This record gives sequence, structure tokens and C-alpha cells, in this order.
Amino acid sequence: MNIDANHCSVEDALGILVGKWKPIILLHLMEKGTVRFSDLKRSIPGITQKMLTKHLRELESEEIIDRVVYPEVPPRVEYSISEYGRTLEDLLHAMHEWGQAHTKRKQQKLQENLKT
Amino acid sequence: MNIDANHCSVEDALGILVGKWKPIILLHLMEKGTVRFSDLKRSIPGITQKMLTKHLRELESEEIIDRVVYPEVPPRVEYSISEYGRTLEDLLHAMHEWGQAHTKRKQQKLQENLKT
DNA sequence: CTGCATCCGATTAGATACTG
DNA sequence: CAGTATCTAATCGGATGCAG
Repeated sequence: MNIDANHCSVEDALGILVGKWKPIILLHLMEKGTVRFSDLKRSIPGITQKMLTKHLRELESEEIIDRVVYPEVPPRVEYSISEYGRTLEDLLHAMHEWGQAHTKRKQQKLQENLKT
Repeated sequence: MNIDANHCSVEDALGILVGKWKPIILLHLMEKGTVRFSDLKRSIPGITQKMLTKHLRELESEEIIDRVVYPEVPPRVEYSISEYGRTLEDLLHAMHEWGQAHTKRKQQKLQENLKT
């Protein structure tokens, strides 16, 4: 893990994942397989159409997800994790594990402080 | 890896790492051990005092790094990765690996496109 | 149903000057 | 040397209206 102040590879990975709803979008797609736009929107309370579209476009442009448009009326668009996108699964899983442990630890510290 | 739309653990981990200079700060501390403020600043071209201070404070408040102030004149403050912070090393390493592979892949795709 | 455009507020980061 | 305060620019995200 060499350090290059001009360019850090960690940030390349971070760049894909950063965005208010990106992790949750990826987790949904990884869990459910192929999901259409409206289902995704329904599954993520609080997200706006604009942000869902924006994040999906970004993930698509990085080839993390596949986007298939069915020329029907009304339109149907289905999203899924691409084969390449699956290479992110281990990383997301590791982040999930660490994050969960971190939150747990924080709450324990909080409990300790309340006792005193 | 369960999905909770109201709270995603991946974002807890992300929250620690996100910030324009945070990954590079962590990598420097992980590589060099104990480093004083001015050395850190010198090692990271482009960072301002304000941002370095801000990010260090945030990492400190999450107990990822230790901060030791020596009451001397001129002042000396040394930063290092905390014992708890070391639990992030594997994750950062994994992100580095993925990011590096991702950038490599992107550049290969670019080369292919130039040939056509 | 899916998606774009526009406007606006909030957050983030950079520049600069100042302090013990 | 290490840190704070202030001002400004850029980016991000939310709300809303419109379109194929």
C-alpha cells in the first residue's frame, strides 16, 4: 500500500461508493438481482427520483450496474449489478462489518458514560 | 449483509473515511507511525492547515487516531493511529486494492477505444 | 413509468489573516 | 508551530414542474 500524495487508490474506490444513496442502492441490487426503477424507488424511502436517477447513471457509467430499457408503454427499465460490479461485493461486505462493529462500540461507550 | 433502508452500516464506515484528505492522512499515519502536524502538512501537498486540522479532529473524535500535545515552545503536537484505528487497516488495504484494479481497468478500456 | 430541467438551501472546501 | 476565524466558491442534495 504505497502512498502517493498526488493520487490515492483508496479514493478511486471511495469515489464509486460516495453519494448519499449509493451504498443502499448497491445493497438492494446485490440482494434482489434485477429490479426496476419504480421498485427501487419504493424500496428506498426518502430518495427522490432525481437522486435515484443520478446515482444509477453514475454507477452505470462506471460499469458497476447494467441498465436495460424495454421499449414498452409504459416504459420499463431494469437495473442489476454487472459482472464487474460483483467484484465490489467483498468490499461492501467488509465495510458493512466494520461499520456495524463501529456503531456497536460507540453505543457501548455511550452506555458506560451514562453509568457515571 | 441485511438491508435496512433507515440505516446502512456501510455508511457508518464510509462516514469515517469520507473527506477530501482523510484517506491520505490515514495512510500516512499508518505508514509512518507517529507524525507531527507540520510533517503531515508537508507530506500532503495542497492541503491547507484548516482542512488538516479539521480532518484530524474528526478522526480523533472517532478515536481512530491519537493526539498528543507537548507543552513546549514552540508547540509540538503528534498524531498517530490509535489501537482501535488499526482495525481500519485491512479495510483501507482492500479499498486500495480494488481502487487500483479499477483504475487499471479503466485505462485499459481507454486504450482499446483509442485503437478503433 | 422513467427521466430531465430548474431553482434553491445546505454542506464542503479553499484563501487569507490573525493568535498564543 | 499549531490552531482559529472569516469570507467566498464550488459541490451536493431536495423540491417541483414538465415530457416522451
